[in-house]
Amino acid sequence: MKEREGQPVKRNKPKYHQIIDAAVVTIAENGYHQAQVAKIAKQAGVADGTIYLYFKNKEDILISLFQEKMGSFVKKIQEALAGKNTAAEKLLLLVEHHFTMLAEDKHLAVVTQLELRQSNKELRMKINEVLKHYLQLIDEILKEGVEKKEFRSSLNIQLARQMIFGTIDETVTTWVMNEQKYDLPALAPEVGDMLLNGFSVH
Amino acid sequence: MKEREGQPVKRNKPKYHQIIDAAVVTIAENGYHQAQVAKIAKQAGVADGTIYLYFKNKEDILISLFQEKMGSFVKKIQEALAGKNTAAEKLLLLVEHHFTMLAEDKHLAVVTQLELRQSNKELRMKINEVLKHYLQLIDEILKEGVEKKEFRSSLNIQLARQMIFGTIDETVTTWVMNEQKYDLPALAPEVGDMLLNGFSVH
Amino acid sequence: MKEREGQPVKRNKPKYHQIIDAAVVTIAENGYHQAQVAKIAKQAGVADGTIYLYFKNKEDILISLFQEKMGSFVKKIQEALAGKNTAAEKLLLLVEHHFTMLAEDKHLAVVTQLELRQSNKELRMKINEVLKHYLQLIDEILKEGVEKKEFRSSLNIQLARQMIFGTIDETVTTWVMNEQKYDLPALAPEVGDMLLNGFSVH
Amino acid sequence: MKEREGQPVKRNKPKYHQIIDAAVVTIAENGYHQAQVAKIAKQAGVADGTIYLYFKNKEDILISLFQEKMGSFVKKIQEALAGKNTAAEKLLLLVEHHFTMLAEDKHLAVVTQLELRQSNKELRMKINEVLKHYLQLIDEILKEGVEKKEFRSSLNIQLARQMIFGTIDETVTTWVMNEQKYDLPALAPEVGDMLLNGFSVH
DNA sequence: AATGAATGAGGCTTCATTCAT
DNA sequence: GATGAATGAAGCCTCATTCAT
Repeated sequence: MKEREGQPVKRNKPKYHQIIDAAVVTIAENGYHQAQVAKIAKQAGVADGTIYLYFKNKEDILISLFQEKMGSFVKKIQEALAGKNTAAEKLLLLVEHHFTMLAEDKHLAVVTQLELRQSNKELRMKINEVLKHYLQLIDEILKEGVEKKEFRSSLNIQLARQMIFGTIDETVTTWVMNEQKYDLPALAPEVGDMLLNGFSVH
Repeated sequence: MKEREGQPVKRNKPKYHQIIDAAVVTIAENGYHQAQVAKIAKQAGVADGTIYLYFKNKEDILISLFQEKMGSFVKKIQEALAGKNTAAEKLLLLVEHHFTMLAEDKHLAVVTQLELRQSNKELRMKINEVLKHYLQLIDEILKEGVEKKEFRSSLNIQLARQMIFGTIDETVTTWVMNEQKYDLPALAPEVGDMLLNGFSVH
Repeated sequence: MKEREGQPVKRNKPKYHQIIDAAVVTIAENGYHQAQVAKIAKQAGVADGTIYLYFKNKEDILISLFQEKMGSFVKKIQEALAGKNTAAEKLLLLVEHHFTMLAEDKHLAVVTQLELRQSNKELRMKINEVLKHYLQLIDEILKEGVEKKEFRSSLNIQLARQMIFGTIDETVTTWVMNEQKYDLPALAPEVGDMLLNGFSVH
Repeated sequence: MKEREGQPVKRNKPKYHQIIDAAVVTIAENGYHQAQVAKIAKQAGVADGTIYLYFKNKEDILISLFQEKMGSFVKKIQEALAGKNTAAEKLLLLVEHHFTMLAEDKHLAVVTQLELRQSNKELRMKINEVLKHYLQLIDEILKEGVEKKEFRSSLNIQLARQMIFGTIDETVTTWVMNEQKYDLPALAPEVGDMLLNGFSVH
């Protein structure tokens, strides 16, 4: 990946990840609007000014946070999907992994489902750019399902993707808002099932 | 309905709605964080201080906005559902009305789908209180469908509701983020269909 | 007394005193900075606008309040002094009456000792104008005492007056700040005695 | 002395005193209610925000101002009293120093006698806390005088202290309100004398 | 590379006063 | 005379970012 001019590769240096992880914790524990740069710096164990050696500005921290986390998110799901043959299997696995990964990092769940949504429209647009890779992954599964005639040929891919993502997202958000007090991954089969029924030939 | 003490009934006075409508326009055109009270007042054609004769504070404007709009939203849908017999018909109608009503008020669509979500957690919690009535409406349709054996008896009502709301919400948000350039209500039958398939006996 | 132009005589109308008394209660119960015109109007049982039929502005209420109360204060003391012959007797009586009158109107005590002092310098200057009549009364007693050789001839009248007023004022203020929980008038003889010793021939 | 958490020791840094001194000048020249934080910052030659690196809020500036000034006030008087043997001598010295120190800092005199009294009740209560040390100093002199039989054994310490403080305070205030146009310290012997007579055996 | 003290723009809300009825 | 809805000016404080060390 080409780097923007004047934006040296910092991704390798340990403090880069140190600051991103500090941002996740700080936002999760204090809320988006109470996560000041100074607080993130303190949590990361660096000086305020040091932040700006690794990130252009505060928004850059949040975008990078989302990129890093969502990147490994997509990567892990892609790896898991590798061995599966049917689109149905893949969809079920995607739901399961999505739920499991957020259930395993509750701080991150709070940040992505509740806190980061308080950011302004511009930042959210950029976050959506990152999300596109995930949505494309879903689209591929759907197209495969149609090709293999697992799903009906008339399926509107865009709508189906919105249904999948909307359902997953709403389910996770509800779980987070209920203070994560029930077993989210356990819901995966049922959610996957309802989605698949919606797409199947009938 | 009894009013809280010190909070006189202003709902009938014209300026109450004048200010709420001004808030919708102002937020839609400037964004949540750029919708200062002074701007809303100017848009409403009143003095800054007048706002505070009708609303406790800025947050109160936003909550009231959501209550008023969502209230009439739920009411209209309830009226539309009255003549329908099957849960399937009702669900289709709900999706259709939801899409139509937001398509008819594009300012409101921007405000509810993008801008109001930037509010802080506390305000969003209050907004969720208002949303509950809508979610209960969905639950009732689902329960009726199960009772009438339109939907499978094993249906998890909570999950199904999250699927319906998540799908609708994501679909509208995508439409708004694409600058509302396609026909949202036209998608209703297909969305409704996919949802119904997910719930049907099979 | 001649009235200022455009300032008609309202002193006779009942609402004039009604508003002043409401101001005393409102300030005593809410504090100077929380005694808004609207609150005073409510306490007086009149509309906000009505206040301005009787007073030029808010400051005018407070000055009038002080004038009215201090006026009757001075008058009552003058009456009490009438029958007395020695300056010493008069001074003791003055202290006693001062204490007694404030002990009898605890609202007024709070207002004059604590709340009204928060007013701005300009208002306090005007209040001092009113106070001058009281200070002149003290001066007269002192001069009489010197003339009758009760007090030493070298007495600095101004200083002695400051000592009398400062002592009385500080004593009342301390009593108010201690929530008026001891018997203020009971202290009068001792206070008067200490003052008299300070002035006596020796 | 242990510092409260989150309230680091700023007392040593030069800007702390720079801001306090700027507050004295600003308040003296503009009046309490016209002494905005922005004006104090400008007078101190720092940015508005810098104020908040040294003080919690505006009220904290005023309390600190009073603490610092009154602190050194009490300290200097204590030092001056050290060499004196009789309570009478000490009392005279206290009056003299009180007058002299305020005569030497006319800005401070305006601030303590006129402007700071306009602060709200809460702030005045905190100021009174600081004043207590000064009043205790007076009490000690009075007790010593009683023990050494310089003053009469029946002396009511509290009343005597109120007389001393009330007299001094009123004398200074009158001097300030007369625009400091006569020699305040010159009055000290006479004031001290009158007070002592009030307490003496007779 | 790292620090952290300093900067300064920006907005919600209160409340004395007015004036049409 | 009486009302009370409407007005609009004015200030404290936060916090992302910079830059001298």
